Formats: sequence, C-alpha cells, structure tokens
Amino acid sequence: MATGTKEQILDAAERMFAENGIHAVSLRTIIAEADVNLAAVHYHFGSKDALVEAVFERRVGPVNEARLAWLDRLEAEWDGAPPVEEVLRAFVTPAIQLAMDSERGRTFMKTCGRFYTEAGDHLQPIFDRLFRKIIERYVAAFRKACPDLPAAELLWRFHFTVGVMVHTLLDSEKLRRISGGACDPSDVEAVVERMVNFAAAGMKTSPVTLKHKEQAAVEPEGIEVGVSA
Amino acid sequence: MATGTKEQILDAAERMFAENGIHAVSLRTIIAEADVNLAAVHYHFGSKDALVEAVFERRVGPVNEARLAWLDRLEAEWDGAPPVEEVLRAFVTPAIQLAMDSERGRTFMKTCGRFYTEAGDHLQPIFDRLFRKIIERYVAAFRKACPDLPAAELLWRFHFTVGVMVHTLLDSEKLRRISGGACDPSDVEAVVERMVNFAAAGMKTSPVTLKHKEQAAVEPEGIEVGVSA
DNA sequence: GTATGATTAAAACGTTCGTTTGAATTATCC
DNA sequence: GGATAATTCAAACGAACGTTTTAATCATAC
Repeated sequence: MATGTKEQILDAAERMFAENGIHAVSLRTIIAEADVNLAAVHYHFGSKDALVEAVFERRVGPVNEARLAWLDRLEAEWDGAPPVEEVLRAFVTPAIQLAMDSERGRTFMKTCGRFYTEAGDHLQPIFDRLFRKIIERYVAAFRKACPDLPAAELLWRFHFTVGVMVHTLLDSEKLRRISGGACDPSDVEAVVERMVNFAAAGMKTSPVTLKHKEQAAVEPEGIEVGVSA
Repeated sequence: MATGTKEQILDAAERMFAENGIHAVSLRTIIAEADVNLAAVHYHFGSKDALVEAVFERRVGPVNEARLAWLDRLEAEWDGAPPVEEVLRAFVTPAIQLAMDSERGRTFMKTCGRFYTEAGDHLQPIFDRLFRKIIERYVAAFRKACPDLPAAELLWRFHFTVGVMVHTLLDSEKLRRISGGACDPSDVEAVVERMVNFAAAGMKTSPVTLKHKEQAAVEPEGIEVGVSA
C-alpha cells in the first residue's frame, strides 16, 4: 500500500465511500485519510466526479474481465452450451471473490452499492459501457442453457439472479447478525454454491402460466441487450 | 395532494430523494419543489435527518402492517403452516404493490433503496425497529413451510429472496430498457407471480452438500481481481 | 550545479449547505 | 374584535463544500 499519491487517494476514497456514501464524503475527508494534499485530487483526477469514476472502474473492470474469460473457458469446454449452474458460477464467483476475499474488496462492494443507488446520470454511461458486454454474453449463455424458456421470462430470471448476487454482496453482514453467526458470509465457496443452487433452481423451474398478455408478445429475436446510445 | 405544508414537504422530499439521492438533495431544492418556506422544514421536522426518517416511515409502516396482516390470514387459513408460495406472495406483494401501483409508490421505492445504501448509522435503529417483527414472523413461517431445511440454509435463502425483491423494486426499469420493452415491470401481478415462482423454486430445492474439494468442474486459474496490493 | 518538468503545499476563491432568528402573517378561541 | 397561539416569511449565520491559484518542493536530465 501507499505506493503513490494516486493510489493512496483511491484507497482512501474507496474506504470512505463505502462507510459513508459518496455524496456524504468530502474531498477533505478523503485527503485527510489518505494523508495527502487537497489539490492532489484535482491534479491527479481533475474533479471529485472523476475520482468517483476512477474508484469504480479500478475494481469493476477486472471483475468483468474475469467473468468473460471464465465464460470463454466454459463455452470451450461445454461445446458452446454450458449448463445453467456453470454459467451462474462463472457470473457470480468473480464478484463474490472480490467482495469477500480481502478487506479491501469487502469495502469496495459497499461502495459499489453506493454507485448503484447514489450515482446520478453522469455515472450511467460508464455503467453501461462496463456491463454491456457482460449482459450480452451472459444472456446469450443463459438462453442456450435454458432453450425452452420464453425470452422475457429468461430476462426476468436473470434480473432476479442479479438481485440475489447484489444483495448478497451488499448486505450479508446483516445476515450474519440476524442469524447470530450461523450464516457466515466470508466463506466464499459456500456462499457461491448456495447462490448457484438457489438461482439455478429458479432458472430451471417451469414458468407460471400468466393469464395476462405480455406472454406471446415476446419474440426471442427482438431482444436488444444493448443500452442507451 | 397539497393538503398541508407538512405533506407537501414529505412528497417533495420523497420525489427528490428518489431522483438524486438523499445527501445530494438540499433542503432548498426540496422547499422549492414543495413551494414552501425553508424554515418550514425545521419547524415541522426539526432537521434534515428527521425529515429523512419521516419520509421513510410514512410508507414502510403500512407495507409491513399489510405483510403481517396477510400472514395472519394465511396462517388462519392453512392451519398455521401455509406453503412457501403463499408465504412468499404475502411477503412480496405489499411492497411490490406500493412500488408499482402509483407513481408515488414507484418513486418512493427508489428512495427506499437510497435509505438502504445511503443511510448512515442513525437510520439503522429505525430500520431494525420497523423490520424486526417482519423478519421474526416470516422466518418462522418459512421454517414451517420448509421443515427439512437446515436453519442456516433457510436464512440464506430468505436473504436471497429479499435480494430478488429489493432488486426488482429498485431497478426493474433498467430491465425494461434492456429487454427493449419485452419485460414490463408495471404489471404487478405478473411480476409477483414470476418472483414467487423463482424464489419458491430456490426455496424448495434440495441443499447442496458442501465438500470443500473437487467441487467445480472448471476451476478458475487464480483470477486476479485487482485487489491484493 | 543548474535548468526543467512533475508533484506537492498552503491559502484563498465563490458557492452552497443546514440551521437559526425575529418579525409578519394566519388561524383559533373567548 | 382583540388576545393568543400556530405558522410562514425573508434574511442572515457560520461552516463546509469543490475548485483554483500561486508558490514551494522534488526528481531527473544535462
């Protein structure tokens, strides 16, 4: 740690964002924690917003690259169509590993949650850029793993799965408290297996028949995974 | 609407919090939106923090009361042990209904997410007070519905279910965008049924046996997620 | 050793924040 | 209608914010 001013600022910002939220943390708090000068922030990053982006990208980039690489390996091994459990594992593990393995990662995941809810419009394009490919690839993989699922249903279930993961990343310490220690969020492998087990069951269950519309109105080809602009 | 100054402030604050986050919204923004005087906030609530609490409690209280009443009804009807699907429906529907039914509710759910991630320590006791009974009652109900599940496993799955719900409440508009309109988050009944279907499958699946070796078919080749110094 | 560019330091900039004040206004009751 | 309380108003408070500026320091080349 403390290799350079820039990293010190990133580390301190990550820590403070996680603890108190983005808008609640001032640059002065960060530079005090990082033990650097105030102007160094603007010298190295340009603005507070740019610093926020940098904190975000530093961790999310590698996680998503790991996800894609893992999916590559899977598709090579399973002849292009790995089963749901494997796809889920590939999707979930890199994030959980980052979240749980190190103290650093754990605090970052809280920060990640801050971004998700606190981030104004200016972070949305960055979010899209970082996740667009992930969504495309994984939706496609899930589609191959669950070929009988209507397209909309599959997207909903992917959505649910993301919810399971995000909530686990953000708030599992609360579960430890509630369970009186019986549930241990720091056991990465166990958490991953539980999540994969849970989500895979949800993915594979037969869809409910909805008396509503929306059902047949969906064409598998009409799904555009892409995002704004 | 606009019955009194107090409600005007609550409404405006709820709206602005949802759009921009709690810390990012100033009292002056709120009072401009509410078309009241700045001092009215402190006159009616005492401080900004107190206003935040008031915004939160106004909506969460009724939702949780509805949850408890619903569970009462269920247990009366099913002789004390309603099936998982019913318990899930009782847990999920009140929140989803509030979230999706009215424009007001939709914006509040975003605010609710802000609380969840933005709220500092001072909101934690309120959170606990409002949700303690809910957690107790519903965990007990799930335990009766899934008697063969180990206690920790059940808590994990409840945790996952909350994740499914929270994420659906908070971020389903993104799903609409990604799906190109194929997924419609405003169809309350359909969303509820999909969620119940998904979560029930996860709840009912047989637990994995965790053997800490030889588990994954594909072992990650030491993915580096950029944390370790 | 000194010149040059990169980095850090200290101080101040103007703005906006949450909060307070005291008077003006409005509602309520006798 | 006048007294009394409740509410609203405009104005200002000090503090903290992000940012900028200017000078000092450091590293590294010649």
